[in-house]
Amino acid sequence: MRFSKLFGKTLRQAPAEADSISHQLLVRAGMVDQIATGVYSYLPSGWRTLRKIERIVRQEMDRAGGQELSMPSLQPVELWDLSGRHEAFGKTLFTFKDRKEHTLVLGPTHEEVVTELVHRHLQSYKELPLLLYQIQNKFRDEPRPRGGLLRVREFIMKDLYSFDADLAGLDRSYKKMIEAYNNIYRRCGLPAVMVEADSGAIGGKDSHEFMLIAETGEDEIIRCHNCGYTANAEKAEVRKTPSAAEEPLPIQEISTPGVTSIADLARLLNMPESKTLKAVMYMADGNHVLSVIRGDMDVNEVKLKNMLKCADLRMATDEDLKGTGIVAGYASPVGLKGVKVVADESIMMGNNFVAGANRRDTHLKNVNYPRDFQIDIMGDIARAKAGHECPRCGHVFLTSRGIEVGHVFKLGTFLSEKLGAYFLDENGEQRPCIMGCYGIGLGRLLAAAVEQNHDEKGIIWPLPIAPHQVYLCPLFLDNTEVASEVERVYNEMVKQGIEVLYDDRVESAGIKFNDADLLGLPIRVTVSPRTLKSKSAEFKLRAKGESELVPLGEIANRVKQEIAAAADT
RNA sequence: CGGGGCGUAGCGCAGUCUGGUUAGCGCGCCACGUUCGGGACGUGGAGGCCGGUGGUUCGAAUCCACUCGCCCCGACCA
Repeated sequence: MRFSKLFGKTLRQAPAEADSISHQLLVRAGMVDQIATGVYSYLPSGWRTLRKIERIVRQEMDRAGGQELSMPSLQPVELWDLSGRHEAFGKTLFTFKDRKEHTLVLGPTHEEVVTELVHRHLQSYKELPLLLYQIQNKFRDEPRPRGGLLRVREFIMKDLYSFDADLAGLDRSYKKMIEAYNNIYRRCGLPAVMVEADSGAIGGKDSHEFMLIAETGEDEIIRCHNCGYTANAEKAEVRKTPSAAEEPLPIQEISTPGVTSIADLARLLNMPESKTLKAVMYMADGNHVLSVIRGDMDVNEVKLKNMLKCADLRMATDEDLKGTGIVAGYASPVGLKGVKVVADESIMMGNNFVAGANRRDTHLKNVNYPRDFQIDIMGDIARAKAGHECPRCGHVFLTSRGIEVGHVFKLGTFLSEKLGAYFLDENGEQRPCIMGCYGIGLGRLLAAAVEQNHDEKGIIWPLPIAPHQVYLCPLFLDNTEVASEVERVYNEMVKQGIEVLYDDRVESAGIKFNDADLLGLPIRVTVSPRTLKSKSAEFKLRAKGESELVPLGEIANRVKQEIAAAADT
């Protein structure tokens, strides 16, 4: 490819609306273009990278026994009513009416369609396990697209759906996919960390996410470096250590003017935060719910939501608090009536707590459960943090940030039952398929790759997914010797099947080198009067500082050697 | 949906508060010339419905109303 003919120019400055680093660099490198909020075109070099990722994904899906198919993006809304997910998805679902006033959905995912498909075509257990996948555009009217390609409304996704006869089969399919996913990320040069994840209200038992570690990631990952336990902070278990037990003392009011936070309270009373109780009011599907947890921990809203089995959960506003008897900053379950109370187990690990008094500027000392207040539900609603102890081995947790680049679920049978994906087993009995689903957002993976692999000059592509492998960079192209030698090198590389971007512009060294760094192609080969003095070209890796001179006759082989080395990892 | 910000040339911006010739600047683009191993320079050019609609006014990029779009924070994101 000749640079002068490549559609998609490099930009010195990123558009003002590009905020995330990957968005800025992908736009500046001429790889993507935004047409509306969360809607992007892939320009030729961006599309090349996307297709390289896609190819690796496809190969691994096929290798794991997947069969590729294509399913419609236009889906009848009835399918979504049947599965019950029309409501669950809510406004995220793009819907519209056709000319006959019939409502259609732009598919945000294809579980419904694939289950319907299986319903019609699957008959016997002998056809199981069945692994079907597609690589297609999906549509979600996200409340807030953001971060360039990281969260968009139209995106290319690989989704595989597994159908098994029994739970053991599902486990096998699930394991196979995890293996395939690890292969994919490794082959892309983007090693991802698998973490335990929340499966959401509709998910089944197990769920794992694959995270690309990056400073800018929006997910927090909990890691134990001792036993290897890793989980999304939303999901992570927490070991709660009991504080020393004391004789319960009589409850006592104390004056705490202006003290509305746990930190201030602990400081004022000169006691650890674990001696306090934290109470936070939420609205769950419109109903008041008071959460109570020991003061040294925070409420994990995902866990709380799962426990309440509610569709909508948000923190209560001052308006919501009116008439409940709760006073913001001094909230407490003590003496509270008519409000559902959910508590974390940690409130049983300790006693003589300081809690709010539901009165301004007042707290209560020596509050003990269950002596002083009652609760409706007890469970784990704590959010894991760095410094907490690992529930498996007791080692101290570390945290890092990551970008979710894959998600696998064990779905179970709720969809196959609703949509009728049954089969006949050995005994002639009708049973629902046990399903799993396994997704990778290709565009997000591409963006995450940039988010993770860049420097102040530009992108640093891992070789397997770089749009081109080589940036061929002649200097002083108006010099006839340079022109003829570089042309020869270019033709030789093309002949050898090397993917080379040939910068055939008559531009200064600075411009070319800066564009080379911005585009981030893994190998840069420079030909100039200087290198030609020793009948050589300069060979340099984007990821490394040093360069070497390689004789012109050997440069193509040197490049091939490098490519082969990257393919082995 | 709540809060904040922004729409002027392909990109980055000034001009708007305080209305008044032909709407500017840098980068990029085109032509010619001199340079050039880390974003050189000269000369000459092309490029604008000042997001849209309606109003106020002798006169609107500028004031008012409505509207559309984009970005950020939050809510949300099976």
